Amino acid sequence: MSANSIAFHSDHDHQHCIEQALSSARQICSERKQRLTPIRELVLKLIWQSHKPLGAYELLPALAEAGFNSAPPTVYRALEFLQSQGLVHRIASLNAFIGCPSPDHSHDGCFLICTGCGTANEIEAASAMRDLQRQAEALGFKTQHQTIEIAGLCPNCRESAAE
Amino acid sequence: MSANSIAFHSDHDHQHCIEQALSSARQICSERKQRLTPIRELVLKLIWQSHKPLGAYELLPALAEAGFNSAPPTVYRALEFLQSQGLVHRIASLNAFIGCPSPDHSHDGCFLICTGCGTANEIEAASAMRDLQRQAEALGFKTQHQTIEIAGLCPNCRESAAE
DNA sequence: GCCTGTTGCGTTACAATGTAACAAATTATA
DNA sequence: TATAATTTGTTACATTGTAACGCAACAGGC
Repeated sequence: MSANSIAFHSDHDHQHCIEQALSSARQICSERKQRLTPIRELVLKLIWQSHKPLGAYELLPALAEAGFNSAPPTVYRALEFLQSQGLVHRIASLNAFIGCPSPDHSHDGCFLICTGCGTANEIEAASAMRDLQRQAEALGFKTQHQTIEIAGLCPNCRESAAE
Repeated sequence: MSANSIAFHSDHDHQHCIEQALSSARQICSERKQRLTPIRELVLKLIWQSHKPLGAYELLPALAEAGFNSAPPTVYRALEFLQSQGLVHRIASLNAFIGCPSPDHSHDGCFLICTGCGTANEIEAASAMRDLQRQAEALGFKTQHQTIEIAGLCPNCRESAAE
């Protein structure tokens, strides 16, 4: 079962997703000799527990509950680290963060964000990027990184809206 | 001369660009029976005068200079109107706004944003979007609008960086 | 022209998001 | 264990974006 095929299906074993993401993160950080500290791991877990992208300030109360300091810099630093390791992505159009389902290899992602329920899913944008890269290159523009986000209605909300 | 071919060329007659954009905006608003008020027109002009996308708060001083009220709601309202008419686009990754070179017809745009000098240019993303749409549709996702932004180095800054 | 409903604007106050700077604590490594 | 590097705590603030309400300007019908 690929990551994409579970998109927008709320009936999968999400607890399993979370554990797998955390386990994978631990392994990746270990391999790279990076420290997945308790705060960083907690932030990653909180993000994975939510199907909706989470804003930085939505994470703060949970950090406080877990006994950590909960000032903004704490969570922003954790997020910065997680991003640097490709474990989470920032969704610019939402000012929010979501877990990356494939942090082990670099890739061009695109987010499908439901304007109904707020859930987001990452799909592969390699082919679309090739197209854009070609145009950019023709203009002499050298790509560093990209932001591709699509807002719309997920299957569930589409159905609800049609009723 | 297409809009794209002038991308990243600083030696074009930008004054002409601005005047054309304003004239086009006036016509579009007139056709749609929308009111391009002095504030709205000034905001549009200020945005076009800058090659870099402008933040809302960067517009405020110029509004004050022109004798207008310059509280945030004023500029945000103008920007909202201009966006609704497709005259400006918001660049999510920068929290900034840029003029649209082809506001007369709907289109899928992609922004090439230079991390060196901050300039941005819009290119066509129709073909890339077709690709992403196909994937989205396969998942039952109905697209409403998209955000496609590429950060990188423009030809000028690329050259400077290579020195 | 003049009324009237609608739209746009002025104003205040505040909410939400993000960072700079420095001190204290923790960890890795010699 | 000493030392350097990294991580975290803490304070204070910068930036970005909105809600709410009253007044002003405008368009359209009479």
